[in-house]
Amino acid sequence: MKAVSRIFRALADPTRRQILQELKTGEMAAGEIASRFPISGPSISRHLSILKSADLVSERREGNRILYRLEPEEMANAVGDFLSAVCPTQVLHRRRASRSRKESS
Amino acid sequence: MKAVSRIFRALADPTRRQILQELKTGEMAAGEIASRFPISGPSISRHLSILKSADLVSERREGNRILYRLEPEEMANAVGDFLSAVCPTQVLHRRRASRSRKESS
DNA sequence: ACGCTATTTAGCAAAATAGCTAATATACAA
DNA sequence: TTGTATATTAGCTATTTTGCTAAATAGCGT
Repeated sequence: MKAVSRIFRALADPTRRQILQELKTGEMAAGEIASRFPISGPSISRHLSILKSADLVSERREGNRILYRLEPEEMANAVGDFLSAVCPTQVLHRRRASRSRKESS
Repeated sequence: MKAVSRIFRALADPTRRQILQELKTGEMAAGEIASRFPISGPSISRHLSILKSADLVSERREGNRILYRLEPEEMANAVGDFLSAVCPTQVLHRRRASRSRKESS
């Protein structure tokens, strides 16, 4: 599956979008993320793995816990590319470290 | 269902994203859109209705045919809002005709 | 009215999604 | 080693999504 598709599918779920917003302020452990939602730990874990395989977050273990961190680059590139491809006049996409970027569909 | 959720779900499907790209150049009849995809007319019609209920496209009848048109405002607002909420440093969101805008999750 | 074109709606089957609980790993402390 | 805390993986169910074909709707010309 293509990167852009993985990203847009990952963003299709409201819980996952909210997780990204929570991570905006910095790293957070899986458990702490889970505690902020009315759904079970395993379900959140699944959401995190979907976000991770879309490269929207990264994880690192610290002792007992696994800390998740937002990775805004991929999202900004993929979504921004699509947005400026479809409606270039509405959005200014700030390109950065422009290494070979893929198609937007 | 909230507007943002409808929009992100609409964008989750690669065929629908491609339809939006096709419409970038201007209005197009349902049949002509369908002819550009390897899937059946009724399926495309369904995709169009999903895009329409997300306000990403509008339709108008002209005689026999129904012409679809891209409506970039809603998409730019919703997606742009979310993007600049989650990773403000990566994207510049050009706001326009800023009428009461909703939450981004 | 009839036929023709363009498009949508209905109804169905297969696949994907999201939730749950139970079971399994991993790290650390006693 | 045993226990405890933190997370993930497995297995299941219910719902949603996406595709199809067949049937219905809408406009237009004859």
